[in-house]
Formats: sequence, structure tokens, C-alpha cells
Amino acid sequence: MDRLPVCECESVHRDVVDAVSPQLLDGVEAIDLAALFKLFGDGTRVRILQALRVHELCVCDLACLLGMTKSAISHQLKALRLSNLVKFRREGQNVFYSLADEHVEKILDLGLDHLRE
Amino acid sequence: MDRLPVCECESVHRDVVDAVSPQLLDGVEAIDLAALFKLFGDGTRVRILQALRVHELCVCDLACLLGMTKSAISHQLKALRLSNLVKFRREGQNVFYSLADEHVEKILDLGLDHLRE
DNA sequence: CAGATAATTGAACGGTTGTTCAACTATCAA
DNA sequence: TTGATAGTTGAACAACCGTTCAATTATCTG
Repeated sequence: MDRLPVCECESVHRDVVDAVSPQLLDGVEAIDLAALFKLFGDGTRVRILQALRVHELCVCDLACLLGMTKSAISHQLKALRLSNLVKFRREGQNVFYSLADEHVEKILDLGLDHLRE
Repeated sequence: MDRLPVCECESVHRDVVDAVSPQLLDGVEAIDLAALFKLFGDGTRVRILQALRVHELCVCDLACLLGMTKSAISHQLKALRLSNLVKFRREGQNVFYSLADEHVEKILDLGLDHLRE
């Protein structure tokens, strides 16, 4: 992700480029935004998130629903947790997960809208 | 992405799981949705998309704006093109790219909203 | 036609990432 | 305390992904 001023082009549209340039996402913002969407970019994680829309669930329930090991689920939940996409509460031996806020649902809905045209 | 009925858990919450199960994304849907978000999950691609919100741009312009080679940009544009996130028109030696529809902008905005709390 | 620039493509390389496996912690019950 | 179950963690491995590089196609100009 270098920022070298590489520009081999002769016929760049200077006026347009100059107009767009200040509205670009800076490096940090682009990386943060990409990191957010990256979390939605995995089949297991979107299934987890979609399931949590319906009801809070423990790791066990999710493993059962998705037909995967608790370890695999737990690893993905950790990623979602670290980015504040899900929250959790412990109750005895169980840890129940739920969606952190309504942004998550809106993003899922927009994605589904796009797929279904 | 197997679908083996692996469930090591003894204390699954049957009622909840049975209620959530029919509302799960099926395998294909989850993969398609993840594939869509995966395209937003890269710093270069989100910068390209954000730039195209402002004005249509040729490969040359984008390479200049992002400080990257035309080859790298072109590879990413191909991915965006294949998933109908951008459209393009040729004009002489230039190929101008622009966003395919307003879904793309909405998704970017929701992501930015989330980052900025 | 030949030459120059814009853009695309495929192979290859290195870094990232998701799952598995084994070990570990935490909580409850006897 | 001991044993059982829920959940977490780290290492390792394979699969995936983004950039680079070189070669190729497309278009315009002289």
C-alpha cells in the first residue's frame, strides 16, 4: 500500500483529477472502511450475523446452526467482537452473542437488496 | 464450507435454534452476499469506488489519483466490473469508469457512518 | 503501414486468512 | 475437589488474494 507518486500517464485529465483528489478517502480511512467490510466478506460471518438478527445465540447454538465446530465459530466471533459488530453476555457456562447495533442490520439489508436487484 | 451435521454440544437451546434455522441464509445466498462485501473489503477498491462517486474516471486518472500502476488498477476494476459494481464506456484510447448504481454509494455511506459512530 | 499511448491479461510471488487441532480457562454440579 | 461441558486461544497448514512484471490488444496519429 505504497504512496509513491507513480504516474506513467501522459494524458491524465488534470482538471477532473484535481477536482476529485481532495474528496478521496485518505489512507487510514480507506483501510478502516475496508477492514469493516472485510468482516462482512466471509460466508461464515454473514451467516452468523444474519442468525443473530433473529435472536441472541450462544457459541454452541451457532455451531449447531451452521454445522461447524465451536472453535471455528469462536474465532469468527472474536473478529466480530473486536470490531464492535457484536456484543456478548455470559450466563453460567454460556456466552450469548447479539448484534451490536442497527448499522449491522442495515448493511446486511443493503447487500441483500443489491443481490436481489 | 461443508455442511456436515457436526454438533458436539449437549445443551443447545433447541427452541431458539429451531426458530432461527428457517431464517438462516442458505449456502449460496451467504456466499453471494459475502462475495459482494468482499469487493468493498480492500483499501484500493474502496478508494476507487469513492473516487468514482465524484466523477467518471479513466484507468489513467485512477492510477494517478491513487499513486498506483495502471495494471493494478485495471485488475481491481475488472473485479468490480464482473460483479456489476461499476460500468464503463470507451472513448478513443480511454476507458471511462463510473459507479453502476446507487446501491454502491449507499453501502459506502453506511460503512462510513459506522466508522464515524 | 509503423509508432506511440491506453488498457487488459496471465503467471508468479509474497502476504493474508479461515479452519483444524490440541491445549487451555471458566463455570457448574456432585 | 473432581469431572463434565462451554468457550477461548495459539500454532500450523492450505487456500485465497493483491501487486508486480512482461506480454498482448486496442486505438489514434502521422
